[in-house]
Amino acid sequence: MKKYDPKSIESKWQKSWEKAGISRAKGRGKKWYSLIEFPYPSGEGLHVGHVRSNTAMDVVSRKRRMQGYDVLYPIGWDAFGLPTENYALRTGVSPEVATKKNTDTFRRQLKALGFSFDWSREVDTTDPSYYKWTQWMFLQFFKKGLAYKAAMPINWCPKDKIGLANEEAAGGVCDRCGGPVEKRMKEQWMLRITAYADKLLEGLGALDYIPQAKVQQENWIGRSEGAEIDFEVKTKANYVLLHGYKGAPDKNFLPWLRRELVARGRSVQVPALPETDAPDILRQVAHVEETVRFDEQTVIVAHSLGSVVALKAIERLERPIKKLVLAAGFMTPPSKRGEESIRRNYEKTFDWRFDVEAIRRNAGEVVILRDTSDKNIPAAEADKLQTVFGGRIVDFTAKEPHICGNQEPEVLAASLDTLTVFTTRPDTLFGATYMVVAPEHQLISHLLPLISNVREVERYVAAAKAKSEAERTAEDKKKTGVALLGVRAVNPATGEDIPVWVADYVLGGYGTGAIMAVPAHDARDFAFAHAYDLPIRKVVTGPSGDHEADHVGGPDVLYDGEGILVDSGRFTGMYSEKAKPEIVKDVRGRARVQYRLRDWVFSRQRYWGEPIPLVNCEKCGWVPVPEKDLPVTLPKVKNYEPRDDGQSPLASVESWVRTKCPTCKGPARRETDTMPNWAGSSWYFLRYTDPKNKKAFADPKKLKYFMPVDWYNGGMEHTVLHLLYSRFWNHFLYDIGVVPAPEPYRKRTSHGMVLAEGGVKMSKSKGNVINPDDIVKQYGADTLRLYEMFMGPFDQTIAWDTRNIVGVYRFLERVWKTAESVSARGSDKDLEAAVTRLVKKAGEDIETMSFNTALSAMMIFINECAAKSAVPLSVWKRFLLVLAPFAPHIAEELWREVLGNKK
RNA sequence: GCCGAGGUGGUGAAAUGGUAUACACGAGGGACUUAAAAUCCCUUGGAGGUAAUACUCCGUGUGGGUUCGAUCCCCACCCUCGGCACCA
Repeated sequence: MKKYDPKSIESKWQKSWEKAGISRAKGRGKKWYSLIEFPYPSGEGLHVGHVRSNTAMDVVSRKRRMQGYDVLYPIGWDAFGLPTENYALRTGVSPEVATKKNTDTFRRQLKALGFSFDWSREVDTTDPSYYKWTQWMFLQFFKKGLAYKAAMPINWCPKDKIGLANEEAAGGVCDRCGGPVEKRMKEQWMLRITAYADKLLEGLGALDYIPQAKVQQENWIGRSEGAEIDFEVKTKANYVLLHGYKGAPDKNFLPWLRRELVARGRSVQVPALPETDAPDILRQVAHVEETVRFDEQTVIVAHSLGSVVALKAIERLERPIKKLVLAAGFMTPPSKRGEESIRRNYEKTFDWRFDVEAIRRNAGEVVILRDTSDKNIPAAEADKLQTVFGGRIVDFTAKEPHICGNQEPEVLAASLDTLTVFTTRPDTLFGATYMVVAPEHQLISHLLPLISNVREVERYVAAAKAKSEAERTAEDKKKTGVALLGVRAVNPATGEDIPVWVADYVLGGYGTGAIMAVPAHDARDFAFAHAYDLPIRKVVTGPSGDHEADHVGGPDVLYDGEGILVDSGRFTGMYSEKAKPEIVKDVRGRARVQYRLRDWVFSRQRYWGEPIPLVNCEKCGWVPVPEKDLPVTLPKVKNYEPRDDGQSPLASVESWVRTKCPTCKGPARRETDTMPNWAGSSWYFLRYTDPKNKKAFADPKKLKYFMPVDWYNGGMEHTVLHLLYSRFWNHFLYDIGVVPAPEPYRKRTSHGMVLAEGGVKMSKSKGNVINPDDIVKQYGADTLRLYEMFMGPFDQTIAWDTRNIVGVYRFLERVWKTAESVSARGSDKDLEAAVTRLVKKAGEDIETMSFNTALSAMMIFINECAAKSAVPLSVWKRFLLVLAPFAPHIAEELWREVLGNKK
């Protein structure tokens, strides 16, 4: 027999398998779907890390075929992405051309390793016939209101000039270039993944994912149960605007007035009046009475129907308010006797008689605004109002409303009514000794003129906003903040006045952006209170109710566990768990679930991605491109550089941008943002089931047969982002009825990374990249496959060690040699027992991904054979079947050429 | 800080309550060869010890515990890696 020569046998069998179509999924029988993460075809070529996970799933797939399953083990290219675009920038080679070249290399390399992919189902995310359906799916999100555009403080990488998803900017560092990330306001398309937070969390339960993947997804979703509690903020006045009936012509006046007042730091309250076709005035009055605080600081500006509501409410007060401002001209004045009805449709449903005496008594200072620009309103109306209610008349014009503004300086102190916080510990409410708002909180700008230390506050807020998120959290977690002097809040449980601070340890993007601080029972508040000498009040103690006995210390020691309430009014003595809902109820809070998960920033200002298939029309707004016009293909461009204004290079292709509105046929402009990399990879596993379909992304029958994926192996680095996105995507498609099950992957495992020798990352610049081609050339594909399975536990990161390759190569040589001592006659009890053990051991090890021990079992078996003079044929055949999934070429050669089997 | 995984020869690592270090690499010695490579055989945790490859003791991060028996189970601690990180 010849020497073992992998080169001569491997390509022979690869061609033979391809010709016989052994790895094609048939679409009938007992199905099995093995999936690996489809590679990004980089210019570097195949990484030995790809080989590790592809071999593992190849072993599983080959085993399943031997067990009689119809196996789908597909491959494709996740080919959109920055490296290709950057390559285009550097060299001018178009991304299409570069992608073609790279996928050709990958395909050749993968085929040389003998992976049993179903090559007839190859997909490519950059192929218009593929991204047509990515765009189609985006439109489904859009139509269901799950895609929306919002001005967001986004993570902006100044180096790459690109907006990043939160996930890509983790730790304040750009996922791509490693540089710092800053914040920028930018209109972005968003996908409402938060609407699926609960489903994505619940769905995890029944799945066979490695525990780490589940935990990481749970943490990322970050569900917490708590309550929203309102704190009253005490300031000097209360400024209330009451608008008119929904169609009333106050569109300009009140919104303007509101803006003006807010801009000056006045707090404005606009109670939402119920809008019914036949306005129920009394209900509206009741609503106002419930939501407005009427006291000597209150100023009411009322307009149209709001005037009626205001007068009715004032009529019933016991104490006067500060001031009533009535906008005249929209209300027929009552008669001198004050008992006449008001015109039009109101009179049938409501008794319009007013107690003028009571109103004069309670209204405080009365101001009547007269709109001199409205010819429809007789100037006399204001006079009549004045006759009835007294006060003075101020002329203004709705076209120049600033006149009114100028008339108003005396009304200037105001109050924002409530500051709402989210807390998971309402049981500690009695210990809330101060409040903190995030630097972004609108309360600050609203109240700024009322704050005595304006400059200090402004400086702090500006500094906080200028910092990146990383800088804010990096600084040793040292807490900083500034008190809003002149602003106080009321603890709804104790009725006590407490100070309000601004501090950047409170995040603007989570909960309500404001907290109640309970320094005795929260580590962060504790640290802050110590830094600024704020009062610390202990209201929860350990389970025995005694600080000392429970080792939770005195009032100056942090205890952030739950326990028995102390100094908490009628809740004293209650356990935290019981007290939580009762306290929430007592202060009219609302139970609330919060998620850490944020919506998915789906826009990229880049060239090499799927164009977002929407058109902006001046008349119709954002309009989807009709399905028959999909795909919206990428136009050819000369320059791939993102524009300095942050827009995608597509924005410079005027002929492409300019289009017609699909709805009104008027002039319109295309969206120039493209989709992120995650889009195409969020559904590729569906396309594999029916990759050439032109009428749908896949035939429902084929989806039903192949889905879900039975076993999905991928990198640990994708267990949060890609896995969560694609699960979300699939859940959504399930909800609109186009995929058969909500969860796409039944089982998920992860492979460890393959590092270079010495345990560092492989990189071109370090010159330590192992090229699979070289290994195949020197030792053959079977040896590389075996080495990567044998190098260590599959889920563990491991450093490449070229010296160890010879071990598995020698093993294969010994296998080759052992074939010579196979004898058709005779039997051997020892070897029969040994091969039986091997079948069991290797079979089990494949299922648990213990490929290294499966191989060591084979080595032990071969060593046993070497000690014998002959190996019985029946034993040998069973061994070759075990070897075949791991080292298919040599196994096939020995099975067919040496033993003479036909199949 | 929180969550998760882990710590065993010179190296990659086996063993999940019952002979610790399987399998492989490396190293040392030997056979074959004019020689080298390749291949094959032997040795290879540490210390002591013998004529001997007998025998003795120690040994799975550290300290305790449970058990006839612990790398494995329990408690405390140290260290490494991964994830999250002021999420109220």
